[in-house]
Formats: sequence, structure tokens, C-alpha cells
Amino acid sequence: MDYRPQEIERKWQARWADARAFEVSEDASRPKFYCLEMFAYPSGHAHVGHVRNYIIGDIMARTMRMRGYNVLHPFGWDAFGLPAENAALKANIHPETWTLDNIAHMKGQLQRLGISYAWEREIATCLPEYYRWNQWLFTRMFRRGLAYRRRSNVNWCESCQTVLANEQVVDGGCWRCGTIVTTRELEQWFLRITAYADELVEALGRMDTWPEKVLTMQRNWIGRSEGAHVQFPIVGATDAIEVFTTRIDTIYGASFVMLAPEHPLVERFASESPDPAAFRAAIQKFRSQDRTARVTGEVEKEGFDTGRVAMNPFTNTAVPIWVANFVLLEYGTGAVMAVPGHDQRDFEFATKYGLPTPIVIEPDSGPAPAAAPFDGDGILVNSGPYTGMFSPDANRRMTEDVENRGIGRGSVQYRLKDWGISRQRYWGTPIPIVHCETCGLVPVPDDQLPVVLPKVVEFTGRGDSPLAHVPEFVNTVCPTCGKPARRETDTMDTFVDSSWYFYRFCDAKNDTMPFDPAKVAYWGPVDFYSGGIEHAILHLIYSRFFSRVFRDLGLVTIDEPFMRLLTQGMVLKDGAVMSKSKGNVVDPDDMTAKFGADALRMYVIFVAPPEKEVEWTDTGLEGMFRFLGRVWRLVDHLIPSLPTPFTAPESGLEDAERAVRRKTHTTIRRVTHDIDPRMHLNTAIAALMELVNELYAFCDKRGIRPTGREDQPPPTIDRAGTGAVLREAAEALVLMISPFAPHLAEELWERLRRDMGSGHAHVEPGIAAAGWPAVDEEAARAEEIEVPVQVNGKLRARITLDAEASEADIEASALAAPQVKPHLDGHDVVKVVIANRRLVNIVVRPQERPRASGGGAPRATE
RNA sequence: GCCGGGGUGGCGAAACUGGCAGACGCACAGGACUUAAAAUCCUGAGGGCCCACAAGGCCCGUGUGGGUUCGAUCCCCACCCCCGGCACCA
Repeated sequence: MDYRPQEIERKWQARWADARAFEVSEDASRPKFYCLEMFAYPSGHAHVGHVRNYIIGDIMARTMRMRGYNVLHPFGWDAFGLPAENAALKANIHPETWTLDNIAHMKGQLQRLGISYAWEREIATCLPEYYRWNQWLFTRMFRRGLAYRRRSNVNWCESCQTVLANEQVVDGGCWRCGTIVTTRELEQWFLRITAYADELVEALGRMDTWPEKVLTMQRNWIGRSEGAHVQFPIVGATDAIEVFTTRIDTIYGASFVMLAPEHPLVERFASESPDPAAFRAAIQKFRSQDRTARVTGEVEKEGFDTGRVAMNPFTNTAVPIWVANFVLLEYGTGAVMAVPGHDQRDFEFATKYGLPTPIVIEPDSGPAPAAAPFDGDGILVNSGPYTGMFSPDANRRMTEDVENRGIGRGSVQYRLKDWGISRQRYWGTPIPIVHCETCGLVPVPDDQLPVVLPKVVEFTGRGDSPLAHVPEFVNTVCPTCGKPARRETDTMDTFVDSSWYFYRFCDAKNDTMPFDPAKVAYWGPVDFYSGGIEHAILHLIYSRFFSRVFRDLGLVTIDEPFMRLLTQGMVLKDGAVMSKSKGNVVDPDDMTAKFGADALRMYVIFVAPPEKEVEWTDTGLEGMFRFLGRVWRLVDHLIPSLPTPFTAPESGLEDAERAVRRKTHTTIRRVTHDIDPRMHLNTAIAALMELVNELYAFCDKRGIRPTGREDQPPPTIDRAGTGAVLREAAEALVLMISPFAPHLAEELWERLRRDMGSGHAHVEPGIAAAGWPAVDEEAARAEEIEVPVQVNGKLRARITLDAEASEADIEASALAAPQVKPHLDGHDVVKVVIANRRLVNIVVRPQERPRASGGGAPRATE
């Protein structure tokens, strides 16, 4: 019959479902492989950009299953979040209904693509069975001081009416809607990720199976910098200003000190000043400047002289104390020693206000031009006893000296801030805290978890939490003292949900713990994780943090949750990322209806390496459909003519037949290696195409025409050897293509095996049990080698030799090749390089005048 | 500015450890089959030049310029451009 993907795909999807083919349990007798794609936000419809990721993961999962691994390949839904609430607001649908409907639709889409998920482990984070464990974990973090509440300036998105974590602010805008982020001061819950900052950045150095790009992004985000805290005593007071600097070697050039406008000393200086009102008015200007603008440097550098002075502890001279709008309270100590001679910002500031600019570092090349500050490492000048030292050495020595003098210490600062998780929204995990007037903040005890979201809520779109307007939810009693108390009404950032779901998959139905540590010990860590680069910081740093929290709670024994990470490239249409608003989405169901899921799967993989972006083209998909038709016709049409079963003939194969075997086995080697470890899925498909092309060419030469037409008889194969090598090739092809095109492969496999006689009438569960084909090294070995011959690096000939030819044979043939000779005339052969028997390069130079040449050419091989 | 990744035919790409640049596919062109078309199968193709044609041959070619090497898409130096991250972070 013709290749009719829709029929085949329906058939096999039903069969896999009936057989529960992809369910797994722990099995100590087999190596495990945990294959995971980032779970999905149930936005409604998956487009081909989304599903490319699932296809990549499925190819890995199916391959590893065939290679004998016990493969965990689960899927679930990141089901809390704002769009559900917006839908409720707009269309008057309850967020839960909206979410569960979307999940049902998207699950169908994935099943129609034949993704081999262990659906019995499916999770949805919006269900109490899941989010109660967020709450369970939160109470433990609270008791350990890893979850805390404080009043702080937070990022606020006016459009989403909620707080954003620092990680969720992209280019000053909301990561979701792009609205410019403003600041608000609110009581907020934070998770103390900074407690793990050092560990999180340090481990990056060992994560060589992660893309360099992601490691860099995380390093930049954590922003570790080493330096020192140094105290500058305040003149006329008993205390000191503590500054943080990474360049203590420049301290002899510190000609003034700058404070953040919010620094506590500023208010004190104001009250101690002759005209406090004027002082405060001047400072107020800086404080009222938009914070985001201040942080991104969009506002002009400005300062205010407090009139006070401090002592530079190295020069022992008095330096003025200024307030500067670009100094940030949150970073370091909120106070900076200004070194205008060796820092661009300080230089601009000093120039503007006429402050002195001493030079204390010179580049190796001598004094630098004064037009711009020299901010590199160099030799110290005008620096007392440190004069003549090199910057890094001076840094070390001066840090030791401030420690010995008791006026400072070496210190490490991070850009990373604690993670604000409070959200004033309904559709999220309620924070399990009770506010009691007597007992303070009381975590909800385990036996009262989960704190369930009330179903009936009014959605106003206002900035306060909808939960605050549900008295039945808010009013409770204190778990400790029993007096009336109020529940916390903030919900958690949904990134909490996604920070540990990969552990939940190991034991998805557990109702006494987040997971059984023994099960996570078996499955963990995730061996292969793939998802979008947009999560390089957010999700992937939070998960690394949570994993360490679980470790410190004694629930897991590993630090890093994800071994190998693949950041898959997005699918573009008309040069833009697919999105509903742009109207350029391609629905996988539409493509499947036309060309089948298998063609879609193979096309999105073949078009580029997995980590690269791809541009969607309809013609490319059609091309892949043609290829699958070619595979179908070749195998299906040959089946009746193939001997059963295949036995490798001891002898009697003709050259062309041996060549087919060689191609079959070199292809197995290539495809195997391309999938894992190389992860070059596109070239694996290319190798399969080459095999198919060669099989067609072989058949063509033998007069075997696999037309696939039912009105024509199957071809006659008159040589046993021909039939045997074709069967072997067909079986290997079908097995190797099965991770990519599983439906087609299962169908062809069943047909190949149905005619195998008794005992093979109906093989279950098909391909998975067949295993991955093995390379027969003997069959793969080349009988002849073709060696390119270069003269002075230019290709001049190809010579064909017996595979066993010695290097001497190769050299002799190369020198004798007719296309090479003309290039040797009038030249002396300087040497002959034979590179690993794969290439010859004859190095020649023009002959010196007459000089009779004696003896052979010198020869060098390597 | 700092950090990371890239730049290869008309297009998507390949080249694994420094060894035949352009595998595989898309688009295109030609042929076979067909009354015809579609489908299918086969063939061709980096650019330029020599040659009546073909066979064959020569030169150029992986962003630019240099270097190392018998040999460089790959390593080194400088530069240009694109993408991504961080950035008044002291």
C-alpha cells in the first residue's frame, strides 16, 4: 500500500496507550536514564516551536530505551500563572477551568505527535496534590531562615498588577508583557538564594556538559566580585564609613567618598547640618529619581557635598563626603571610595565638581595620558610603602594590612539578590503562613496542609491579592495559640513550582512526602534536560538553588539536578518567533493532518542542529514527507521478496552486496554516535538518507524497482546474497529511524517481522524490544581505501589502494600517479607526508639549475 | 565597556582529533515513465577560466588582514560584522 501516515499513526498511538508502553518503575538491574523536557505552560495550543523541544527529548528517550536503559520520560504542566487569571477576567472563565481545558487539548496534541511520555506520572502544579509540597517546603525554609519577610522596594508591573523578581525584569520591562517596571515599597516574602551564591557560582566551573552560553549567563547574573571592605573614619565622630572596593590598590588615589542617597549616614549628616531642611531637599531629588533609571544609568551623575569629611586611612588626609545618585544602597556597603584617577564614573563626577584627581597607578608602558582615567592593572606610584608594586600584589598586601590594622577585611560581593516570591495574585500557591498578633508569623503545620485556594473569588484586576477579599480564607485561628488570626494572602511566584517538579516526577503520586528519597536516589539527577534558552537564568538557577535546599534537608544527595543541558533553538516563521499575537503560529495538528506526525518530527530535527534556531518552511516539510515515502516504498515493497530471517552469508557475496553491508554498518556507527554522545540529530538523519539513497542505487543496478505500486508484482530477487543484505539493511534502517519516525518504523517493523514465520507473527511491544542495531565491525571495514594526493597542499589526484596497503605502497602509488607526475617535473621532492593513511601531501620545490640529482628523495612520514 | 557564541553556495546546513570544503536536504535544471500531468525513478550543479564540444585541465573560494604548519573552515594575533548575557555593581 501507499504510505498513509494518518492511518499508521492512529493505530500505533492507540496501541502504545493500550499497552501503557512508556510507564516505568525503578529497576536496579538496568542503568537508568532520566530524560526530561521543560514542562509546559498550558497556554491553550502548542505550536511547532514548542513541540520541537518535545521531539528532541523523545528521540533521546526512544533511543536510550532501545539501548537498554530504563528510561524515565515524564511530562507535566506548569499550570499556575497570570494568563489563566486574565482569561477569568476577560471571559469570565474560572482559571482552573481554563487551565484544565488547555491541558486536555495540549495533551492531545502531544499524543498525536507520538511523544513517548510516562503519562501515569503527569503532574499539574495547580492541583493541591502538587502545591501542598510547595507549602511543605516553604515552611521548612521558613524555619531555617531561608524564607523571610521584609519591607523592601520591589519591581512592580502596572499591567500585570504584581511584583516581579529581579530575574523577571528584562531591559527594565516586565518579562511577560514588556511594560516598564516601576518600584513600590511592600512587605514581601523572599527566599534566601544568596546563601548559596558562592556554591552556585563555584559549581558552574565543573558543569562542562552545559552550554557555555548558559554558564556565562549564570556567572554574569550571580556577579561575584572579590574585594575589600575598608573603613574611612568620620572626622568629628567616633564611627567610620565602610566602603567596598575591588581596587584597594588604588586607595592612595581615593580623594573623596560617596554615599548612596538612602544610606543611613545621610539622614544623620542632614540632622547634624546647619540647615537640615536644605540638606534634605537636596537629597530628596536623588531619592525621587526613578530607581530603574538610576540603576541603568539613564540619569545624569549628580552629587551633593555633605560638608563632612572622612580620613583616608592610607594617606591620612581628609577627604570630603558626598552623596551621589549613582551609588546603590543594595550593592556592597552603599558607600564607595572615589578614585577619579582610575575609574571612569569617579572621573566624570570629579571633573563635574572640581574634585582632585590624583594618579596612583601607571601602566607598564609609563605614565598614561591624563584625558581619561587608566583603570587597568599597573605599577603603583605615589602610594607610600606600596609604591612600585604591581596591582594584583598590592591588592593582596593591602587587604592583609587592613585586616591587621583592624580597619577592614577581604570580602566577596554578589550582584545576585534574594528571590522575591510574593505575588498579589490568585492563581498560585498560597503562602502557608498565619499572621497572629500574639505569635507573629506562624507556619501552617504539616497536618493542616495544603492551604487550599478557595474556589470562589472575585477577580478585579486590582493590585492587591484577590485572596484578601475572601473572608473564609483570610480568617483563621493561630495554629500555635488558637486565637483568631489572618492568613497570608500573597501567593508564590510560579517559578517556585518549576524549581523542583523534576524530583516530583520520580514519585509523582506520593501523598505523604514531596517524594520518596529512595526513588529520587534511583532516578536522579536528570541525565538529559532540554528546553528554551529563555530559562537560562530564571528556572535553571532557581532549580539549582532548590536542589541544594532539598540536599540540606536530607532529601536528595546530589547538588546539581541536571547533568546534560540542551538549549533548543526556537522555530521562526517569517523571521520572527511564533506567537499568537503575530499570527505566525504553525499548529502541529494542521501539519500532521497533511503529512503525518513522523514527517513533522523529522523535518524540525533535520533542518538544523537542535540548539540552533530554525526557520519554518512548508517545502522542507514536504521534502521530509517525500523521504519517508521513499523509505516506505523501499522497505514495504521489498518485504515479500526478502529471505527470512537474515543470516550473514559466510561467503559468496558479490562486491556490490558487500558494499551494501558496509554502508549499512558504517551508517549504524554514524547514527549511533550522532545521537549520543554527539547530539547531532540532523546529521543522523542525513546519514539515514545516504543509506536509503545507496539502497535505491543498488536496487536500480540490480533491476529491482521498488515502485510501491499495488498493481505491480513485488520484484524478483534472484540472488540469495542480495536478498540477505537488503533484509539486513532494511531492518537496520527501520530500527534506526524509529526514534525519529516511530509510527512508520513500528508499522514497517511489524510488516518485516510478520512474514518471518512462526513465533514472529505478532511481536509486542515491537521496536522497543528489538533493541538498537549493533555494528558488525568486520562488515563495516573498508576493502579499499581512496587516498587523495596533494602536491604542495593542492589536490592533484586520488589513488585507490588495497585497505592493507603499507605507507610505502601508498607513497609509491602517489608518486607514480599520472595526474601527479606533471607537477613533479622540474621539481625536487622535499618530503612526502602521509597523514594517518588518509591523505598524501608531496612537498616539492623548483629544482636548482642543472645540478644532477642523485639518490632518492628524502622521505618523512608521520 | 566586560563576558560568551557565531560569520561556509541561491537557501537550511555538513566537515568528529589540523588532512579531499560544501555531505544531506530545499529550491532549480535536464532525462526516463506517461496520450498528458501529478507522483515516482535517474542525472546535473560553489565561482571563474582554457577547450568547437566532450573528456580533461588551470585558477579562485569558509567575514577581512597577517601568522604558525607539509597542510588551516578548524590553532594564534589584529580587525570588521551579527546574535545573546551583564553593565553607573564600586
